[in-house]
Amino acid sequence: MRKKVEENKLQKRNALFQSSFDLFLNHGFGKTTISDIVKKAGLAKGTFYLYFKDKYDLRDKLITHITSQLFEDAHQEMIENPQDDDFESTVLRVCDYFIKRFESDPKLLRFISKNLSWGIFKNALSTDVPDEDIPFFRYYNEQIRQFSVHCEQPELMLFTIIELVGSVSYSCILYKQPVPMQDYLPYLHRSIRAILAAYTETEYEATPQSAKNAKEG
Amino acid sequence: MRKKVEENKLQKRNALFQSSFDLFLNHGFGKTTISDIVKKAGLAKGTFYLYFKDKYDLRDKLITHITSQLFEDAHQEMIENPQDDDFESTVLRVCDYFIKRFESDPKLLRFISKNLSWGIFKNALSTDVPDEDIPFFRYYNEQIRQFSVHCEQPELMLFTIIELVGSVSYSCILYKQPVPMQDYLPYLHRSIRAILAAYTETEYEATPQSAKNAKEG
Amino acid sequence: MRKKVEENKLQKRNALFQSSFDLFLNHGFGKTTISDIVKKAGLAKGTFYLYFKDKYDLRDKLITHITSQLFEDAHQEMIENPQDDDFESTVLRVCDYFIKRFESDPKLLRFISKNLSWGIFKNALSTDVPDEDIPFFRYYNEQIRQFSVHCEQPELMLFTIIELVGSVSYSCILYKQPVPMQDYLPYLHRSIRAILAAYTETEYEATPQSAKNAKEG
Amino acid sequence: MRKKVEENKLQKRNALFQSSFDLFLNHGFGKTTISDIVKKAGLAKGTFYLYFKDKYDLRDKLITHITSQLFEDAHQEMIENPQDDDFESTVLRVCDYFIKRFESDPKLLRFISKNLSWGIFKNALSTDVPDEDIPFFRYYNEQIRQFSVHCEQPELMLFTIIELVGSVSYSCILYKQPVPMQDYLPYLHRSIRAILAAYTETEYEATPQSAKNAKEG
DNA sequence: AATGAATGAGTCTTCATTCAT
DNA sequence: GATGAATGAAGACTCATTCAT
Repeated sequence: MRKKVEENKLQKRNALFQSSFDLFLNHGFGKTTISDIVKKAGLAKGTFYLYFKDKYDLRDKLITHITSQLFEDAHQEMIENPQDDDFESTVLRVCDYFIKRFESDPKLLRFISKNLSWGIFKNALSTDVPDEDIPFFRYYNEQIRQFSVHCEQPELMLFTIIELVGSVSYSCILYKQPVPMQDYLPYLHRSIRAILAAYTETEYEATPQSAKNAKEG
Repeated sequence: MRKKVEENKLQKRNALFQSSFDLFLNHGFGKTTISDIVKKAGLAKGTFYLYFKDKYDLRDKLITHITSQLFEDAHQEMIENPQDDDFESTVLRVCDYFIKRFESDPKLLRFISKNLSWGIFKNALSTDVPDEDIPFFRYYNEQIRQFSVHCEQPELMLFTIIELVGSVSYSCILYKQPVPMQDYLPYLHRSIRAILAAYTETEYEATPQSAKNAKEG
Repeated sequence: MRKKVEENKLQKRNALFQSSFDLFLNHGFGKTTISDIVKKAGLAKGTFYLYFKDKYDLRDKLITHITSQLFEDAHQEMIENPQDDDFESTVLRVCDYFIKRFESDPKLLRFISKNLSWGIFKNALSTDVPDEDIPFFRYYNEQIRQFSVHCEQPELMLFTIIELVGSVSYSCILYKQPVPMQDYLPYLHRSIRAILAAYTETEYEATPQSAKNAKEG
Repeated sequence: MRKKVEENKLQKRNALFQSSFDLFLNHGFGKTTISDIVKKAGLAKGTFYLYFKDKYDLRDKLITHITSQLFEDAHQEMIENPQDDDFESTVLRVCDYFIKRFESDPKLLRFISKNLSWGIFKNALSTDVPDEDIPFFRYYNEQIRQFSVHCEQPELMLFTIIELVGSVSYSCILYKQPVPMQDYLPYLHRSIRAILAAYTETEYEATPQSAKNAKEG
């Protein structure tokens, strides 16, 4: 009996996630009211406050939810189509998967926008879940190992690529600036390859001058 | 007499820009009211509507204003310290300038955030001002020429680098994720150099497969 | 023209006072909403907040307003009917005036209730207005002088009597406990006379034992 | 078994009394919610309604509870320290006891405030309990008898004194107006003595004029 | 008897916008 | 052009009360 109640609660929480997601995407966060959310979810106003502190709380939890969903989708995509024979191809295919998703759902892109950011994403998850429990990261690390990629900072490499992909997608997909994504894609691939190469060059050493430049600007 | 009136108007407009800038930075756009803005500017509420349609109109114009200011500052910095002897150094120095500004003013970073995006930026300016009139771009193109850089898509190259810098700054400076900016900087420099190299490799050809991957995902 | 605006504002403020007074009396403070108040005053909801911070602010200002009104009414009553030939009669007549008002308007009594308290009353007025500017007190002091009353602590004497009258009125008028006011009145008069006598006995000295009792209880 | 259930119920009722008392004192009646009360009492929300009709019902029963407790405490104090040799001293000592309690617990004073009023107090008790069952009153009447006090209206005398003490305590202790209680105390004692004398003067007659004044005011 | 999730009417409060002066 | 009082729609949030378990 107790179990039924818990199930019921989870169901309501998910209904709120679902309805707010739709509304945020279609009308934006600012123009979505709690009234709208609960109405769409088929719940009473007060019920909202049993599950979330306020709209901001809901949003933050939703971003985490959606973002990890997206990464998991990418992960699934990869294991369902294990067609690659080198690391570079794998990385490019993941990037292309993100771009495909963004192109088919520009609202999603706008919503998670700069929230595809490592900051929010890792921050949000890190409290509850160790990295190893996020399948996408486990998968990434496995690929590194499997293909014997020599990389001192695999996380920074991934971070760099993801930030680049997210950021240029925003501009090229939503605003077609400076060019539409399809036109930009070959150049993006080229940049990604260059970044991969840069992080896996064995002879690399941090150049002290770089840091100096930044400080003395 | 006519002139005095015009000056007066400009002064009010700037007062509104200034006060809203401060308020947006410190309290965020959503929490800043028109009341706040006019009070800080020392004007009456009704006056606001003589200069801007609404808060959104003000914001859009302000972003343009601030962003071009930032680019101009970078430009000034460059011509005042013409110390570089190659193109790569020049580009890195510009990037470092942006990062320095962001580090000394994280609120500014948060505000323009993904507005350092080409989309908003170029879009906003393009209506009034042709590229050639933006000194920063003129400077950039001059540098390309001066250092005889072979690059088929100089604008895409710049776009790529700026998006990367803006995006990783957001994460590394505001959230120190995955690492603080000072730790990330050497790797960022490496990535930028790699991108520069990728765009200036003469033998490059767009790989049709890349586009294919993205489409078939 | 400017004057007209000010008049208009005062009018609105008074309308809010009036309507809230009626509603507080008839439905109680807790059950009166701001909606009710502005509706009765014929104003818009937002207008309320131009004049008062919230319902509590309105109440505090209203209590001061009403209480001083009541004292002024008593004062007027006295000067319009200057029939007394000694101080005691004057004091009793003032007390009787308060009681008459309370009996004819029990809601008023309940509202100012223990707010006829010196604390709230003096506190509220003292910031803006020195004692001498409250006609009732000036009148009281004049009577003291005129009838050559020998009293070291005229203010404490007045305080004692007013507290007693307010407090017993509450019980005898609103609850008819322990007896209705008309039955209690002769005894109240007797007590008041006794207090007057106690404060004007010239031979009096503070008894150290009294304070000792209270401390050692 | 039946007994255990009854004990359990009493325990819950008392828990609700205790937690609501604390909350009313510290946050006021209006700002205390039923949620707060049950949480502090460690009970479920629905349980509240098994014991009280609503918050008002709880408050009324609590006031009675607290007030009679206070009187009983005074009573205990008196019989534990039977040091007085006349009636006046006994009365003053009771008053001083109340004041001492109020000074050590101003929140208590504020809470029962004008609820030390005969109205609420007698009213509340009278339904269930005849006067004779309230030990304090029995004690009072015994003292009257024991010291052979000649007083036609001992209850009105007590009422008068208690109202005066409660009312001036409110002002002098909570607001230190017009003077702090310690400064006022000698004068309060003087007034109480005067009232005692007024009620026990054998030659007294009600003055018909007094009532007349009040009516014709 | 006890629970606590759910409800939704009810309130406060904000703020963009208007318009008479 | 400039003002700022007034508006009232809109939205966030609370909380007493119910009721299925």
